[in-house]
This record gives sequence, C-alpha cells and structure tokens, in this order.
Amino acid sequence: MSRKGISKKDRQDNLLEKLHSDPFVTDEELSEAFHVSIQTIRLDRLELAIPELRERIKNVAENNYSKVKSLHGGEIVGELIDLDLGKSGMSILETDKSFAFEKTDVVKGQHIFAQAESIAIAVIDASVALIGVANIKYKNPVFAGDKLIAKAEVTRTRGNKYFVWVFIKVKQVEVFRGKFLLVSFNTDNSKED
Amino acid sequence: MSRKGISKKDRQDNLLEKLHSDPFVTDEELSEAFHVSIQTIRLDRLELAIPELRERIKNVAENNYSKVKSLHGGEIVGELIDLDLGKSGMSILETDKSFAFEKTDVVKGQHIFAQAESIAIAVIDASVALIGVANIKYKNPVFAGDKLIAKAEVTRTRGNKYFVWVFIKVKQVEVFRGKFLLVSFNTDNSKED
DNA sequence: TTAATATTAGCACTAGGTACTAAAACTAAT
DNA sequence: ATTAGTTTTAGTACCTAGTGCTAATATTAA
Repeated sequence: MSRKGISKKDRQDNLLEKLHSDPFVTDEELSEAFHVSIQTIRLDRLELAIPELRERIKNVAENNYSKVKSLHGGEIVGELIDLDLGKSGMSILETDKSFAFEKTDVVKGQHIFAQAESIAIAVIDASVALIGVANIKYKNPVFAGDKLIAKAEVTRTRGNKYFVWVFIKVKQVEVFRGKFLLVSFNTDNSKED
Repeated sequence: MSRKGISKKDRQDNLLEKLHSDPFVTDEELSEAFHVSIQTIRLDRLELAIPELRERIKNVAENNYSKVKSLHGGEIVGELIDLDLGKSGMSILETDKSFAFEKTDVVKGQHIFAQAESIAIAVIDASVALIGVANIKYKNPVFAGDKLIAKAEVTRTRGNKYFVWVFIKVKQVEVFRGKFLLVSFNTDNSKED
C-alpha cells in the first residue's frame, strides 16, 4: 500500500459509500476530501460507472418524485388490481429493502398499514372517506422482497359509516388483518360549522 | 393582443403551469413549445423568478430526499422530544397539506399510525423491535396544520414482548390511542433457521 | 532497471444556462 | 403617419460541472 494516504481500492470503496450517503458532492469536493487530483476522481467514477453530479441529482429527483407521490400523495399504496366499488377490492404491494428495518429486513408496520388503509378507502371512494376505527392484528412478520396481496371487503354499511375488513397475505399466508370503520363526509353541503 | 400566438401574460401563465407539472423541461424545449425565442423564455423566467432547470431539479431532489427518508427511511416519524428508554417517550409531528386528503384536508391515518408506531419502537429500541399486534382507535379527525403530540408508555414486559400504549393529542384533545405489542429479535444468535 | 499500474496535467468540447448590449418588430397614442 | 413605449430576438462573453482524449510523470512490483 502507498505511504501517502490510502490505496486505490480503499479510496473507491469510500467513494461509493460517500456518494451513496450524499449524492450531491462535486468531483472537486471529492478530490479535496481524498487528497487526489480531480482527474483521479473522474477515473474512479468511470471505473465504478458512477454518473456525474448532475445525473445523480436528476436520478434522485426522478426516483423520489414518484415515490413521494405514491407514499405521501393522493394515490393508493400498492397497485390496484381489482375493484368492485362499494363491495370489494384487491391490491398488490411489492416490498423492497427501503420498506424494511436495515438490521432485520422486517418490513415496517406502517407500510402494511398504509396498504390496508388505502385499499379500504378505495373500495368506498377515495376522495371522501376518513378512517374512524381500526382493529388490527399482525399475524406474521413480513420481509423485504415479499409481495403483499391485500383483499378488502365491505361487511356493513350504516348511513355514512362503512365497515371494511382487510386481509393481507404473502404466498397464501395471512400476515395482517384489520377492520376499518370509514366515515364518509358530505363535502358538498358541509359548511354548517 | 398579437395575432401570431398568444399574449405575454397568457404565455407566462402557461409557463408557470407547465413548469409546475413538469420541472424537468429546458428553456429550449419551452421556446419550441411556445413558438418564441429562447431569450423570451429566459426573460419570462427572470420576471417570474423561476430558477434554471438545474436549480429546479436540485430543488426537487433535495426536498424529496429528506421527505422520503423520514417517511420511508430508518428515522423516526416526527421529532423525538423526550425519551426514557424502556419506559416512555414523546414525539411531535407537524402536519401540512402533504399529509392530508386534498379535498377534505383530513390527515391520513397512515401518518398518524406511522408516528405512533415509531415512537412505540423508539421507547424499546429502534433497531430490533417488530410490531406484533396493535389495537387502534382514532378518536377525532386530524386536519392539515395540526401539531400531533404523541406519548408512549411501556405498560408490561414479558420476555422479549413489550406492551406499549401510545396516545396522540392535538391541543389537549385526544385524536388517537393504540396498544402496540412489540417483539424484539435477538439478532446476535438467530441463525437457527 | 524495467515494465506495469496509478496519478496528474492540459486541452478541446458540451449543456444549459447567466448577464449584458443592441437591434428589430410590434402596439398604442397623438 | 410619426413617435414613444413595450416586446421580442440576436449575439457575445462568461460560468459550472462535467466528458473525452493524449501525454507526461510517479509509484510499485518483479
């Protein structure tokens, strides 16, 4: 190994790590951080097939643009594959490492819950439903990579209240079940506050 | 108004709309779309204080990077303000329109659930806990802008099982309560699969 | 000492701009 | 129609964060 600084291999390993945790660093900043010339950094990126800063930023923007929308935005969590409005519905959610705890690869409950909630809302009417009460059981842990299949069924309707059961399975094995009480608002004439 | 094409005002209105729905368009593409020179587009952007393409992309990337992380990533949902490990904890989550349904401004259950789940996990130990069973009640709707204050308390411990109650309030009014059963893994010696 | 590998340097070129000046075209009012 | 004002177009120099290339210099291993 060289006496001045670290070896090429080590530098490239560090480079990968650094850019993974912060994709917003320029070659110049990297060259200063590693005490090498800017050309060395560029050769490293070439070898490791890491795109330039602007491409990296664009990738982050494009990837997360849709991700945030589907998580945070108005859309359903998971892919809607069947819907009989007012009666039943199904959705599929393909999980990956980003849904899970790093150490255990166990998918966080919030994502399973989000899929269940959103299919429950979808079978009623996404725009005007609010969750009232949910009675939830996680039967088995879900791991990153598992494909979650959620089934929702409306069991009772009373006025603007809907009772919806949601079951989620992974390879025929039930991992979640929950009863959702949804209350629909009358957005048209509800200015009596 | 000019006979060739549209007025300046209309073009600028359209420009704002277009860039809002798709921030990834270059000045050149815009100049072609509006049948004006590239300089006109740049003058328009200057007047409307719209940054250049690269800045726009960077903004999208930076905004969503943290959002996705806090929603999707390993961190806690909400801001941890108090923690007595193994006993109790508190967190605050400030909501905005992005947490809510567009039409009703009602905050989605998944976000409230995520805050509750993550404070429950935090009081045990974020790295090795998994949610087992949750018994949930939403007492009152939460609206965009509300500040959610979550309190978690460990009520019972039995082996690697923990019972945690979580209450969430908005201005002293309880909006959520839930009982979480957390099961901690022994990641050190769990290779007996 | 020689050969191979790693690093640095320099140059031309690129996209997608900014900042500025100047000319041309269109519009409205007298 | 002429003048004044606004709007649009054109062109130049400059910027960042690069690519792609060639060539020279260091460093290391045999």
